[in-house]
Order: sequence, then structure tokens, then C-alpha cells
Amino acid sequence: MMKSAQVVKALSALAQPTRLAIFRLLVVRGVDGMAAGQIADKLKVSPANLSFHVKTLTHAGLISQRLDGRFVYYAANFTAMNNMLAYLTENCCAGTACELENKQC
Amino acid sequence: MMKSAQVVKALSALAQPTRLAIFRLLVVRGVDGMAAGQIADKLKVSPANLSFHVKTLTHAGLISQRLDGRFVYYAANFTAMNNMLAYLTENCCAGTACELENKQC
DNA sequence: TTGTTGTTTTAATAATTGTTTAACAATAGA
DNA sequence: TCTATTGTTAAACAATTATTAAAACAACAA
Repeated sequence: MMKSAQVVKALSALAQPTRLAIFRLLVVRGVDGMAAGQIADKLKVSPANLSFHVKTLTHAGLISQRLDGRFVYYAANFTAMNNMLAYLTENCCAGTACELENKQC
Repeated sequence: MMKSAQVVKALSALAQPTRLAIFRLLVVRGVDGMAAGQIADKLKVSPANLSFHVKTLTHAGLISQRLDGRFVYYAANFTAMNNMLAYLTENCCAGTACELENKQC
């Protein structure tokens, strides 16, 4: 079970174009992740700006850090992401079967 | 397919304690939704404040409005929610089978 | 019409957030 | 050691966002 404040923090972290792009890139990358410099190059943001944003994502628990020499690798935290998604649909339609054509509800 | 800017708008809308609470309440409520005043009472926020926040959620496409006499009913837009959730997990792990124990990836 | 209920809008203020530049640390290789 | 590479931090500024109180509006009832 996730706390509301934690979810707000995660949503806030994703609610910014650069950070959303970083996170999506890392979701596609999978468990190996990607070095800070590679991410910055790919998304065309300055190193300082990238550092600022990955810090926010890290504090929100959405990505994790792995050091390797001079490189800092970041990877998506899939568990945190799934907990957040689950929170949004929790007890949807009060548990009754929905007449909606989607999977979540 | 959803545009990045649209997703940022939806995430921003949810990234606030009162609005997250409003949305979750409406997700549980289902298609019938809930009147503005009822929501305000339940969440203990002023009518003006509630109006401000539902406006943000409506502009983000996450909830819809239905007028009934003097009452204004709000209901969660499940399609918009699911599109947003799908965007976050799109092309997860580059499409390879993940060794993770969760459903999303 | 007049009053009452339900909701939204406006304006003012306070707080938070994002970007840029420059400086700083740590590692790797010559 | 010296130098280049990789990444983070700090400070300043601009822009956005949330809250409050007051006023306005809209629908209904007496």
C-alpha cells in the first residue's frame, strides 16, 4: 500500500516534459539503464539540467542510481511505477463490474 | 496515441493532494460521479477551492462535467486515465520479456 | 420579486518550480 | 602529476501554482 503523499511526489516528478522523457527513455531501456551523459545527449538537455531532473526522479523513488567508474547509470524502478499506477485505479467503480471497454476498470 | 504534452498536463493535474483525492473519489464512484458540493464536503475543502481544482482536472481531460439543475456532477474519465497509464509503460524494456514479477512490464 | 442554495470567478498574496551559469568533485589515462 | 572527461551543486532569477476571501452568477422556491 502506498501513501498519498508518496504518490503525489511521484506524479509531480513525472509531470514535467524533460522528466517524463527521461523516465520513458529508462522504461524502454529496462534494468540496465543508461548513463547520465547518454540521457542528456539523447534528450538534448544540459548536464546540469539533467542532473537536476534525475535528482527529482530519484527522490520520488521512480529511478535508481548505479555508479560505474566515472559514469552514473540510471534505471527505472518498475515496482514504484506499478505501485503508483495501482493507486490511481484502486477500488475503481467501488469494485462493481464496469461496463467500460478498458482493462483497468 | 497520446501526446507528451497532454500526458504532462494530466500528470500535473493529479500531482496535487486535493486533486488526487478528488480523482480517486471519482474513480471509486464510477460513471454516475458526484456533485461538486458533495465532493467538497467529503474532502473538507471550500467550494471555491474545489471549483479551482475540478477545473484543472477537467482541462486535463481526466474528469467530465454533467449539469443537473443547480448541481454540477463530476465523473472520472476512465479512457483518459488508461491512455495516460499506457503512455508510461509504452515499449517497456524495448519489448523484450522482462524478468520482473509485475504485470506492466 | 425576494431569498436561498449551489457553484464559479476574480484578485491578492504566498510558495514552489525550472533554467542558466559558474564552480566544484571524482575518475581515468597520458 | 597534469589534463580531459563525467557528473553534481549552488546561486540567481523568472515563471507557475495554490490558497483565501469576497463578489458574482445561476437555478429554484416561497
